[in-house]
Amino acid sequence: MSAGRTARERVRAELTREITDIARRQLAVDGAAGLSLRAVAREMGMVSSAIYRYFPSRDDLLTALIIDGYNALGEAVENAEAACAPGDHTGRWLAVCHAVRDWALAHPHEYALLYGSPVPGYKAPMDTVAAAIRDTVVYGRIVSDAHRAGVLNPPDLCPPVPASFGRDAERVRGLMPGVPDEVVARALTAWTGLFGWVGFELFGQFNNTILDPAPAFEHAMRCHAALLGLPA
Amino acid sequence: MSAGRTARERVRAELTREITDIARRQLAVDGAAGLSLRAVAREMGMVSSAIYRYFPSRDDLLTALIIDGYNALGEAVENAEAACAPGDHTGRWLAVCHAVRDWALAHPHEYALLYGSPVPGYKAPMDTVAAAIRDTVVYGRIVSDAHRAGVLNPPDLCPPVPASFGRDAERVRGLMPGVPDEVVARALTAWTGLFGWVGFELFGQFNNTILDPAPAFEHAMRCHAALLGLPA
DNA sequence: TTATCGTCAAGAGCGGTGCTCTCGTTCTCT
DNA sequence: AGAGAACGAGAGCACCGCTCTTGACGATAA
Repeated sequence: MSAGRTARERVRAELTREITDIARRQLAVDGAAGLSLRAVAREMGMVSSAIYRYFPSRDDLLTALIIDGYNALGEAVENAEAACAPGDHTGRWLAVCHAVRDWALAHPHEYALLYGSPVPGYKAPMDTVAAAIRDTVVYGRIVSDAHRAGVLNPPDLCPPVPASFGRDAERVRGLMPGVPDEVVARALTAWTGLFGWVGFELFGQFNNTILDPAPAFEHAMRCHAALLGLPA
Repeated sequence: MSAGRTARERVRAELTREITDIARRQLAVDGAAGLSLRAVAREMGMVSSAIYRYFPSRDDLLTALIIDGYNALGEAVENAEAACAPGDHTGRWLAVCHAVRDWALAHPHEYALLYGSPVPGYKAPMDTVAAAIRDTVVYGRIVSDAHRAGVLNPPDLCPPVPASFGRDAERVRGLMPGVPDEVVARALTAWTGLFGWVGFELFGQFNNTILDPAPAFEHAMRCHAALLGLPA
């Protein structure tokens, strides 16, 4: 961000960027487990120990990549949603769904890093949280907007939410203000359904049964929208 | 399975079992990436190279663990479903959901191995498929039974399934015979919704917002059942 | 201008990994 | 009884993350 006052600071920022770029490329090829500081250094024409001047450990480099990934996904979601008519809540939801799926398909290893199995022994630092919820913030705004506009009519299908859900719903409401518990519960269902589908598709869980996933995905997301109460 | 005719075959089967047992214990502690052939050998009082007499590579050992995991999960699901009244299709679905979630919470690293990010460079051999779909077979039978019993009434909420979905639906119908395309589509939505929720919960995606996930999970799975058309 | 102090790349080295090869031994089958 | 397969042990290769030391360079203060 900062322009870098001294020459030393500028070259340091430049090298840091180069490291993360190469690391991201390695990540895309070999996955998280294949990320090697030595290989990054080799590709930069450096000695491996020099990398540690910029990232104190492999996990710190991984953290940087994770934050970058969350931000890239969040930005893709934000852009997709911003291109929709504000009143078209269903369209905004579908845009978010497609943005998530498209980004995941374009960056499978990075998506796996964000939403797949956590890297063993890796504890996500607090810095990641802000970036991690960018997509969720967009989603919460859509639900909240639809509710406020009065177009959210959840069909009378689900059982009443358990009373014990109230405290959790209150926390989720931080992202979708004003929404009643019933809608919060269904919003969670739809959100996990989106990432569940993408995970299945990306991680090969469909096992060659779904060969044309795009239309099936679209349909599934429209089902979730309907259950949530968004207009068709 | 085979009793092992010669002494050598018996000790070989015994040692193979001991290797997978120790490996599974390491997996539970450190995750897939922490699984080390050398550590297994050390714990067995063997030399690392001896392990290769039993598993030609680390990936083969991992495959054995994956198959075991699929079978353990599949068995848990089968047992849970078998304990239900055959006519209680909704109860059978909920039993499957809880069995999956409970098993996942009890064996997080193994679940991550099955449904998390695929291990980079690891290509699941064909042997895994039979074990991998045990839970799905149970699920398909529930949907098929409910449809055949005439109790499946999908609410008129979702858009019509796209025509292009027909070929994929036909393949899925191998697991749920006789079920129309509309139901197949919703069955996929519910199934991915189940694993999406479990993944979110297990991999920390809820980020300390859902502190009491059990009732919320139950509610979400009932919503999926309703969208699928199962009776309340 | 000079001296100092912090930053840097380089190199050696530690303990770990998966995996391969060779070597004697031991068991099994003919 | 002998051939041959299976076995455990050991050395070794190339790689990994990470640490420590060394010597050079550049920014800054006297």
